Amino acid sequence: MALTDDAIARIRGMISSGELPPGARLPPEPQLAAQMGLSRSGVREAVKVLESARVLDVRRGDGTYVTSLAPRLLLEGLGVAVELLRDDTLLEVMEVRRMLEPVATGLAALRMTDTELDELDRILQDMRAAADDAEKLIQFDTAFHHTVVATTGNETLTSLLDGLSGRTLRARVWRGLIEANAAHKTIDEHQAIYLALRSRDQLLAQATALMHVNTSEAWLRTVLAAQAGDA
Amino acid sequence: MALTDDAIARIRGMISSGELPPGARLPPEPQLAAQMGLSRSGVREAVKVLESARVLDVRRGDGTYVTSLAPRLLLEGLGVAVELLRDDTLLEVMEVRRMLEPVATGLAALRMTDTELDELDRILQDMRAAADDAEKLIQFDTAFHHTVVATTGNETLTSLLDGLSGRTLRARVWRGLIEANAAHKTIDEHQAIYLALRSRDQLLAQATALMHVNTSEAWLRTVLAAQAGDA
DNA sequence: GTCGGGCAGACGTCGGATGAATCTATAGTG
DNA sequence: CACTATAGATTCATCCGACGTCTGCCCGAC
Repeated sequence: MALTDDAIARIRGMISSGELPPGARLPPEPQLAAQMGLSRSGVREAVKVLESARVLDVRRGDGTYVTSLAPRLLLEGLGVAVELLRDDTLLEVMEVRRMLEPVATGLAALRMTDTELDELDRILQDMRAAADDAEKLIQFDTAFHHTVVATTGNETLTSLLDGLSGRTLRARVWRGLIEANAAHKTIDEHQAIYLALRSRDQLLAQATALMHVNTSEAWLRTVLAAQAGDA
Repeated sequence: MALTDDAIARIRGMISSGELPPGARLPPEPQLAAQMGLSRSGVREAVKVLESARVLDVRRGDGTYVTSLAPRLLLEGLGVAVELLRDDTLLEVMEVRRMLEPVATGLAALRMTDTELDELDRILQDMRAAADDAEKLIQFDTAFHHTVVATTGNETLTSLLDGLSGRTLRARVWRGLIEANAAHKTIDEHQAIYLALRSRDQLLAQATALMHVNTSEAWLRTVLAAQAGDA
C-alpha cells in the first residue's frame, strides 16, 4: 500500500516544511492528483485522512485548506482514540490523569483571575442544582475541569486533559456515583478544589485535585468490577 | 458531508459497542457498502480514515480487521499530530512533558528491575560512545526515556510521552546541544537519572528528571529564538 | 506427508459521469 | 452610485464499473 499513503506523507511534508502554511489552499483534486501521480480517488482518500485529523479543512464547492494547526484541533483525535480504548486500559488513562490534573490544577491556582473564579462558582451552583440528572452533572463536571485547566494558558495541556477525560469515561464514573448516592460527596470535592483555587493555594489545590481524581478512579474501578461481574 | 462521516461513525460505533471486537473481520467492501447504503468509494474513504487511526488493519487480498485497540496503537496518532504543531506551541508541549515525565520517572524508580537498570546503563554507554553523532544521540536518548517510562507498566502513559517527545522536537534540542558543545552535560544528566533510579530513590529520580526536561526546554527556547532571529 | 500450482476472494487503483454547494462576476434596479 | 439577484464557473460529494494485484486455501502430484 504505497500510493495513497505516499500522498498522505507528501501533503503532510508540504505542511511541516512550511510550503503549505496554515490557511493555505491546496490545488483542486484533479490537479493535485496529476501532480502526485495518482488518480483522484487516491487523493480523496489521502485528503479525507488528513481532514479527519483536523489538518485539512475541506469546503465543498470552495476548496481544500490547511487548518490553523492549533493544538486544540490536532489533539482532538486523542479524545476519539480514548473512546475506543478497552475497559482494562481505562485505568491506565485514569492513572495519567492522576499525574497530570493535580499539577495542572496547582498551576491554575497561581494564574486564575477573579472572573474565572466567579465562573467556577457559577458552575458549582449549577452542579448542586442538577441534583441527580446524570446528563447535566457530566456536562457541568466537564465544564468545571476544563475551565480550571484552561486558565493555565497551556492549550496543549488543556486539549490533552480534555481528551483523556472522555465522555464515556466520565459517564461511567458518574453512573456509579449516582447509583451509590455519592454524587453530593463528589460535588463537595469540587467545592474543595474551588476554595483552594480561590485562596490561590497551589499545594492545597494540588492536593484537592488529587483526591478528586482518586475518587473518580475508585468509582471507575467499582463500575468496571460490577460490569465484569455481570458478564 | 454526511455519508462518509456517517460510515466512519457507524463503524466506530460497532467497535465500541462490542459488535466488532478486536481481531474481528469486517464484511468485504462491496457488502459493507450495501449494508451502509453508500458506494464502495465512500466505504473505502471511511476505512482508510480508521486505518490511519490504527483502528482497522487492512490486509490486501485478505480482508479488513479490527486491530487490538491497544493504547500503543491508538495513541500513535498523537506523535504525528505533535509533529505538525507550529513552533510557538512546542513550548507548551515541553511544559506538559515537564509535568509528566518527572512523575513517571519517579514512579519508575519504584518498579524498575535490575535487568532494566542494566539496559539503561548500556544505553548510557552507547550515548557516551556516540559522541557528536546527532543521529545516534537522538536515537539513544529516545531509547533511554522510553525504557524508563515503560517500566511504569502503564502503556498509555508510555505512548503519550513517546508522542509528546516527537522526533523533530528531539532533533532540534540536540542540534542546539551539540552546536553549543553541551552534549556531554546532558549525558551527565541522564547519568544522574540513572543513578537515582539505581538507588530506587523516587524523589531524587523525580528531581533529576525535572532538571533534565528543564534543560531540554531551555535549549529548545534557544534554538527557537535563534531561528526566529534568522527569519 | 510435503510441495507446488491454480483458483477464488478481497483490496488497490483507475477513469469517467453526475449532483450539489460555493464563489464570483455580471446585469439589473432603486 | 449602491445594492440585489441571477447566471456561470469552480470545486467537492458521490456513484458506477472495470481491471490489476495480492493473499489464502484447496487439491493434486510426487
